[in-house]
Amino acid sequence: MAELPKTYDPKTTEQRWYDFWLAGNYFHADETRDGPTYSIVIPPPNVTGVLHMGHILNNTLQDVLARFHRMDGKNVLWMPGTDHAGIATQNVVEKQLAKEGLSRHDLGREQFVERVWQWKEEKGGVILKQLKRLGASCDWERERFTMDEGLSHAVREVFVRLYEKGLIYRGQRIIHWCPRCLTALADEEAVTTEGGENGSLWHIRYPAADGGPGLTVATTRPETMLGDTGIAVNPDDERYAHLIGKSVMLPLMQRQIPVVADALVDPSFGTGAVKVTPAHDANDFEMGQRHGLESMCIMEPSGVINAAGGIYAGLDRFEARQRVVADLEAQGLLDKTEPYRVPVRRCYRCETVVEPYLSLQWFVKMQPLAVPALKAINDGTLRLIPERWNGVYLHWMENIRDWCISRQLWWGHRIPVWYCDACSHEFAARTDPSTCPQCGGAPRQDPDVLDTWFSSWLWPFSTMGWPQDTATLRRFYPTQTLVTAADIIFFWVARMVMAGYELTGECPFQDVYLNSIVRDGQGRKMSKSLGNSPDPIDVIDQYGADALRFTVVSIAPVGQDVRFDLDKTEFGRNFANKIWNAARFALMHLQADDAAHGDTPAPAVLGLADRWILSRLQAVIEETRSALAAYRFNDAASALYRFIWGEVCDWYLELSKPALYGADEAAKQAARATLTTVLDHTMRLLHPFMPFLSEEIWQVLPIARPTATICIAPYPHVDATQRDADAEARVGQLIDTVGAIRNIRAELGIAPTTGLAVSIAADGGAERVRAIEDFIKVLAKVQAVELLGAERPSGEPSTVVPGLGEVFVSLRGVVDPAAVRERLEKDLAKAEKELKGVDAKLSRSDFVDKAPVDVVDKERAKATALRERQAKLGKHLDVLRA
RNA sequence: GGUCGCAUAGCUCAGUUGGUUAGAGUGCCUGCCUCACAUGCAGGAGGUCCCUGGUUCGAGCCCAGGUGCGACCACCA
Repeated sequence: MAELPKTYDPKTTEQRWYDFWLAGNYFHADETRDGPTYSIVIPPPNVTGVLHMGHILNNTLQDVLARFHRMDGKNVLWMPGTDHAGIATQNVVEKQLAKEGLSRHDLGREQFVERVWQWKEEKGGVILKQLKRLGASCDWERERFTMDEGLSHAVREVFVRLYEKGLIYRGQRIIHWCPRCLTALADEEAVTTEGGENGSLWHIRYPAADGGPGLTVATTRPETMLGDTGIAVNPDDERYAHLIGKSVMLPLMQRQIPVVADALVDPSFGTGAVKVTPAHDANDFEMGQRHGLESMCIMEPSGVINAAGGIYAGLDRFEARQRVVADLEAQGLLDKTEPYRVPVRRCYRCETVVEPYLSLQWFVKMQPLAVPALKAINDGTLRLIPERWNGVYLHWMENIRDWCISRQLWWGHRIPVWYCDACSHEFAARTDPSTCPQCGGAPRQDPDVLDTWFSSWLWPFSTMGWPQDTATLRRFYPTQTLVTAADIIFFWVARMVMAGYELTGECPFQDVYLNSIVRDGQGRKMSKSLGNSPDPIDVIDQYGADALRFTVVSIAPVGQDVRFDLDKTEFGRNFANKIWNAARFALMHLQADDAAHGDTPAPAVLGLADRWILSRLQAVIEETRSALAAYRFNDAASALYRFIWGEVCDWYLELSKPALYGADEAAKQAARATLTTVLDHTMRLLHPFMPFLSEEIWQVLPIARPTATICIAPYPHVDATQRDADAEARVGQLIDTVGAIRNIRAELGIAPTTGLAVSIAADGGAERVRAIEDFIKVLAKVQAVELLGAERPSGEPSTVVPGLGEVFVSLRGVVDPAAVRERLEKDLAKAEKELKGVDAKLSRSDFVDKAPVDVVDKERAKATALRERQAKLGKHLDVLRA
């Protein structure tokens, strides 16, 4: 048969097979094909993105599912694409412009957007090319982009519908504002630093307007006092009761501001009095509304104090903070400064400290949308895996807040709302209007764009052609599974569920598998700034895609974070090589005409080892299938690993050698057929995990291949008729016996070349021993196996194999007596210790009385056996000592 | 402040419904280039299953409390 190189070289195979798969169009989902479907949409990576380890895990899992279901006969759609990533992409192009000494304003909006598109065409979407290296079996013909024509159409349709339904509105609110990106952010985009950041709590005295002592407030952002329009105290706080309704003097600004009573104020915090700055704090804004306090904006969008800030105008917010504190101190109004952990929010894109800022923005009213999304999780229509994420989802959904969707950017879907200056009419439109529908005047479009997630939340159906009623939607929507990381449950998963119900009336997916977060060896999250994320493409170059895939799947348990070190890939690489060599071995022995016997050999002609491995094969098929059905990817991988390495390679290949090298043609034929079947099935089982290697080997097997590629070959089903308990028991005994003999040999330091003789007291029947005799000789390097009758050697058996009998290893004068004594003493000590434990257990009446009979009986039998063994060992030792 | 997760061999982690002697990979020690594979083969050492208490005949597993680490949420100025 074919000659294969000694070491598996992924480089020469991966590209070749990937091209072959694409050429054969095997990843294409066909709307016109009947039968069950399975669909999954990729979490669209940012178009600016570069593959990192998180993507590797996420996409490998998706590919495992896609390939498994494809082989299992489903019509599979794995929808690929990228996200336009508003801020991220705009940042990239702005940086590029900066190198040329330009800002986006130099170009103007239209030209800038043009420039971004140009960047996207030239440099964007690298990550999709990288996914192909990984082996991702996406339907690439369908690649989507959140700003392509169809998706933009969907976005606009959704906006207009929700606008008309009153679910989208514009309002003055305190939002999170990034002074660097110069845009509003959603709550989820303003991230809190863990445990707060180092700051101070400044205690500032506000004298009473009538010159009295006034009160002291505590603040972490003293510069905002420039915009204070009130002071609030708790209504029940007796310390300040006399000041409620009065005024105090705002230091530095010399304005009188009222003292109001509001239950929001916690009397136990700070001084129990709080400055109210409605334009720069969400709580203060609410209090301002309740008490009719003016909102005074003191800051430019860039974070620079504006004219309202008096002498501080023109200073950056942090400079202003220092100046304000210094001036207060100089005036003796700073009572104290204490170090304090301040909760700070930062822009999720550029990490600039975000400013709570009063501005006019667009919002989605979320509460009505949350109703069906809550129901879905409660009634089981939607499953999160692992389930414990339900709590996170529910908590967010139940406390949902309106979603700020407008962004002051240029790159994105422009808000389809027009204003007519002539008649003050505001309207949303599906197509760009040239005139105001009310007065015929010239309307102008809102300058803002929509949050990137406003297109992402439509992804499962917009990618399939919604709002048109397409064949794709009818066939493949809703999808079955979504695989994503838990950190975007709010950003994406929850919102997709809401959009799905609102716009299509259905939950967009059944199962959401939340994959592990990949951390580095020290448990840190992998990130670009830490430089601790190995470039997966380098890993693939070095170890191969299959090795990386298998490693990552193996170490990622359900719902647990995973630590990844580059070295770990050796695990997968070694496994790939092991499989490769097993195939080499097989192909040395297989003949082209074995194809005729390629499938399921007839049991009658099979040897014990053949029947055993075919039975074990059924067990691993069962295990792999049930693990995959439950999204226990690592269990499936480890079942395959244990079977292939621990059973096929360690035992079956060795057990098959006597037949393969022997003269018995029937046995040889049976072994070849078995080998072929096992490899064929194993490669198919393995294909979702190691697509390239499995294809490479499968293609050279001498079998009648039902399909041109393993990608669409049937995933193995359990064949119950191949289960063989008898063979499993017998080979189990064989393995025990061989293990025991090897152990003795190694411990007594007997060279591999030294012949041993083994005597077996065949309590289990002489026939049992004879069936495995030849195997023992080969595997344990034994010269002779003797069958004992009633006559047994006087000494202790070397081991007892359940169901077989006592095994005596005769050492024939090659033994060092001291070594034997040492071994026996060790065994004796072990037996004594164990017996002590069992006796203690049996002496307790509660155990004997209450435990199930079989458990007690087992313990009793054990005690008896141990006692016998102890006696024998002791006797044997006495002889040896004498 | 709230919610959730984790703690098992030197390291990284499995351990499904409570039941013989708690496993794997890797590292370490010993012996092997044995005709598929040294990216390998055979054998071995190594564990107070975080602590305390409880339930049970029996707990790595269930319950309570504690300690340590981590994640998420929150309107403590």
